[in-house]
Amino acid sequence: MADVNSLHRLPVGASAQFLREAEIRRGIELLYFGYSNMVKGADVHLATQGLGRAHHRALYFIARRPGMPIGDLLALLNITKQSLSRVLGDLQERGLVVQAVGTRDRRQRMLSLTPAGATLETELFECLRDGVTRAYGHAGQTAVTGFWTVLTGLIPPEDRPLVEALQQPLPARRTA
Amino acid sequence: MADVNSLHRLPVGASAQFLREAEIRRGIELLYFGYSNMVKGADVHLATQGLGRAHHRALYFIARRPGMPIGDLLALLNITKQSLSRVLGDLQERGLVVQAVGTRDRRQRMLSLTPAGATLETELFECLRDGVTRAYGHAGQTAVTGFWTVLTGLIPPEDRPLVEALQQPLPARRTA
DNA sequence: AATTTACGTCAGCCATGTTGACGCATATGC
DNA sequence: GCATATGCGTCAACATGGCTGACGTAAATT
Repeated sequence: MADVNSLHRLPVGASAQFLREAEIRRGIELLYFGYSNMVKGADVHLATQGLGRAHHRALYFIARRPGMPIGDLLALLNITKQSLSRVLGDLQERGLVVQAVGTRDRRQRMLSLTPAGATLETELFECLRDGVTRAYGHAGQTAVTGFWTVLTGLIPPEDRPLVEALQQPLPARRTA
Repeated sequence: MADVNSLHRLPVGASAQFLREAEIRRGIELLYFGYSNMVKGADVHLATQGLGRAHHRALYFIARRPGMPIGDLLALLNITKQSLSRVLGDLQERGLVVQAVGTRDRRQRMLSLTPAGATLETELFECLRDGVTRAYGHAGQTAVTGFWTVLTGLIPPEDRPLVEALQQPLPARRTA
């Protein structure tokens, strides 16, 4: 390989290759640092409650799809049921999450947040929200759309329905 | 709060609020799933070598900034020196990384990859690259730029120089 | 000469993932 | 109706990769 500083001496193909590598590394790095920084604030808040990031993930998805059965949550988190059971046990002990027997299928356990759980989830969401809102605001709508497009492209097509299902509107609920 | 299904009945402010929350949750979720999927392939390859994600991160940054001292790597990884020392120990045992006494400051330990380390890092990079290349390709250049912009916005301004320094061209090296 | 800095190291702990095995209640298919 | 499959719970053991605290040593700085 030629000197990295002598791009003008590289054949066109190699130059394009080099630029592509730089752009890919940039994406990898920004994704890593962006994700790390996004969750940093939530981690601090979680620590004050004696909880960790794993608890947050469960809390987050249960908030997002109340009534979700265990199996669906396992599919989203992509961990073993043994790992999840420890996390859910902690959350139930603390009165943040409750289970109900499934209506359609009585083997299922439908998960939902208690009011205390919903409160904590909201606080944690706000930790993430502040950073994301700032980033969206400075970047503008076009950039945000591109951000979504690239990230969606990183998800294998067969897994996309799972993620997109999270964005469907929830069935009507009454909170008043 | 009104029924989520009846947006037309919401006051304008509440509607905008709701849309903003949906967009933020979408970003959070895509960032989580996008990152998870990006590193999935590399994790498999690492496992065949008896290494983990932590080893990959060290390897990655050393490849990116050869000659980087320990302290700089610590700042990038944001972990304790005790954690890093376990990881670096593994990598040195396996002959993937070497240290050299600093030239300007003899207290520093400059890290670099051995040829075997560089080979492994290249293989791991290719695992990530395939997914990122596909995502970039389907999304297009405008989307990629937006992707970078939003992610950069997630990084606190005071930390950005650290990340941007990674993207500076390397000092000339001879590999021929 | 005193202090600070960059790094190494020992020891123990915690969070969160893993595998494997087994049990029970319910749903489903023949 | 009975066999089988599915959804979930649980016990036990282990791996990875973080953490804190304490202490040491060489080299740079003041």
